[in-house]
Amino acid sequence: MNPPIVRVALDVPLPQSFDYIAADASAEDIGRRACVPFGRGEKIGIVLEVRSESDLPPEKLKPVRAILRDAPPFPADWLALAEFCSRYYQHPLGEVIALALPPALRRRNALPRLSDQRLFRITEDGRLALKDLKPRSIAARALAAAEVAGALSFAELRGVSADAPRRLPEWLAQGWLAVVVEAPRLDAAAGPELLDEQRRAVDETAGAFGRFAAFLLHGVTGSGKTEVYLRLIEQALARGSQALVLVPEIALTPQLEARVSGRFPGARLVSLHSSLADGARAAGFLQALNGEADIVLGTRLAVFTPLPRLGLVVVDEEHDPSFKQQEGMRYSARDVAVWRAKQRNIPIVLGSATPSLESWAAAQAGRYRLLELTGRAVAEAMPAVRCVDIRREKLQDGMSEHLLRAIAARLERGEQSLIFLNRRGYAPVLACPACGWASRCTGCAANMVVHLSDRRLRCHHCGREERIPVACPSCGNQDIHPFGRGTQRLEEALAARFPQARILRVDRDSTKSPSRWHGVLETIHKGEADILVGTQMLAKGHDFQLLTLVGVLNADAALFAADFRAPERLFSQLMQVGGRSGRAALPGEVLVQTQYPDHPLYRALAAHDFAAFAAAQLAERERAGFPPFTHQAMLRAEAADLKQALAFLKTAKETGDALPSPEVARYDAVPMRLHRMAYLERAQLLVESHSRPALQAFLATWVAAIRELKAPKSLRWHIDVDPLEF
DNA sequence: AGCACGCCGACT
DNA sequence: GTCGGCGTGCTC
Repeated sequence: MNPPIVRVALDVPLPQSFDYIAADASAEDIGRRACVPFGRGEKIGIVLEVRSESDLPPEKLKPVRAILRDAPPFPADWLALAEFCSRYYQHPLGEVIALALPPALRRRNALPRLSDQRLFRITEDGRLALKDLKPRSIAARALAAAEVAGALSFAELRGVSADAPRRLPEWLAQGWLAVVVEAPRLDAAAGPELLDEQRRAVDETAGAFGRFAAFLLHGVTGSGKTEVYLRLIEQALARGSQALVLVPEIALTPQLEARVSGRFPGARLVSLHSSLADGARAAGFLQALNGEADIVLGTRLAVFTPLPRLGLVVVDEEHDPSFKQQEGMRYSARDVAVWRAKQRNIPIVLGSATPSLESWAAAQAGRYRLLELTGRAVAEAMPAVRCVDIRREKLQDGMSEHLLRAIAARLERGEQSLIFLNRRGYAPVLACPACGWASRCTGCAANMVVHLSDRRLRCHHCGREERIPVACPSCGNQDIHPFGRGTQRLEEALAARFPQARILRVDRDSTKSPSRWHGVLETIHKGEADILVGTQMLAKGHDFQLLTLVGVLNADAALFAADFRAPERLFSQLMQVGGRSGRAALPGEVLVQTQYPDHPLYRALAAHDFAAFAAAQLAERERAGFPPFTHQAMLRAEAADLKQALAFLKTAKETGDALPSPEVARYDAVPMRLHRMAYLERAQLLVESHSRPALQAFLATWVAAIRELKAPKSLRWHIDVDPLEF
């Protein structure tokens, strides 16, 4: 009989897996980590199969170094999830797995120790067995200790012998020890009374426990979406299930985490995001895998957490672009979450005030069930949204008289104003009026932004920095100045205009660390700032009780942008930033400065009518043949030379054109909008189809063929399925 | 991706 | 005469 062969997925950019001889392997090892020799070095991979033969001649096979049995194997559904992502996003399986695993599990070192809350007592069988065991054996000592103490904690067990924890599963299986306390008490603290529509949403979703159903929970800020999630989690826990909750940003996890742990004080809550320390991330991941975590809360990477008892998935702010990974495997955590729910036959709730048009269309088509939360649960009015027509008004520092008067009125009443400008820095460019020189970044096809506070020019794309020159580097003219307006300049103008006001600028520059961010929030909540100047950082997830005015500057650019998703993002941002105002007892007002006060987008915004906006956008997309009415994939290439990148894409296209897929349209390669970034020229090629299966079938053969293409080493390429960026 | 082997320029 | 450029080929 030949020794067993294990097929192992490894973190290499190759589409295949690798076979090794593993004398001691059995089917139980599928999904376990294995340490294997690879080339000259050593790698950690995952066992995909245990088979009796290899396709390779035996002399080519090396033996595995070790199969790591210090943690449970990854369950079959987890491997299936990785395989799905590998197939769908055209990414090598080994790399998908590497990305899904916490870094600590990709190394061979000892696993982090988990705190085990359980208590163990000896059983009748255990007492009988104790008589037959060698008195000095670990088992005997552990059983005896359990008998004497009544019950042993995990830590006490380790005190008997360092080896005891490893033997524990065996003793439990023998029935010698039994678990006394299944650690957590999962009852929920009392929540607020539900409104009728919340109750309906909860009941409908809960009715789908145990089968697949996707729900789109549409409700504005303050309509009580979180309460719906909490009630569903409560029911999931009561059924003995695990719940997975995804949020778009790390900054939003602490808030929700506090609310979840406040509601479920006994539940084991694991929070997972990329800024977590290696050990903590691995520990949380393993707790989930062991079935010990009840609730997993995290950013997009948490969608890959193994959850043997998964019973409910929640994706909050499902429209948020940060669910889409923009490097490596370009997956959409929201879409992967939906697939997972389908695979597990469980309900998934996608919540948003401004759903993605993909999800909205799915709800219209009946594939998702639409749940509407209309009223603000906390019973305030929606803010009044008005357009300020700036075609005939003279602006002062970018602000209309109307807006300035509104700010002054808030100052007088001791209320807060927020001026929203999605452009940080002092000014977007420094230029010379004499010769036309502009502060271009040498590495990118973009201007360097003026940051006056530290007298530097900064490229927001590659991070390059320079001192602000005193004279034009091109013609020596000393009269060069900043053009345009960013948050810093706006802050300066407001300070000059309202010298008595306390002004707080909130953007990535002013709020780098989480602690600074925390301080900023505190300042706002305490009412220690009168005017906030901010980018979209301020738009998300925070209630500001004293804020009654939101001014929006420079929104129009997105109306006519080349990117067909720009209006969707604008609407969502304005809706969110508007949602910051008018909480509690004070009515809110949103003033949008625009040259197109009659634009349908602003009209829908003023009417708080997402459905009308979505219907108009979807009609337009259908006419133009854009997603979600078509499915797309983008092949991108970057190289030192634009011609090189384009030539590669051209060859790739010809390769694709040789494949018979009549349902798939292929476009010509074009330079990207930001065609040069960090000294690399970038180009892209779009393929699309009305049929997702047709596109998928085409991609599988096409990408395999592209891999065979001999691209110069300096050229890098990737495929982006369902791209968001154009 | 690493990391080898493998053939052509500027150095001890 | 060597050290080293990165071109292409392989990793079970």
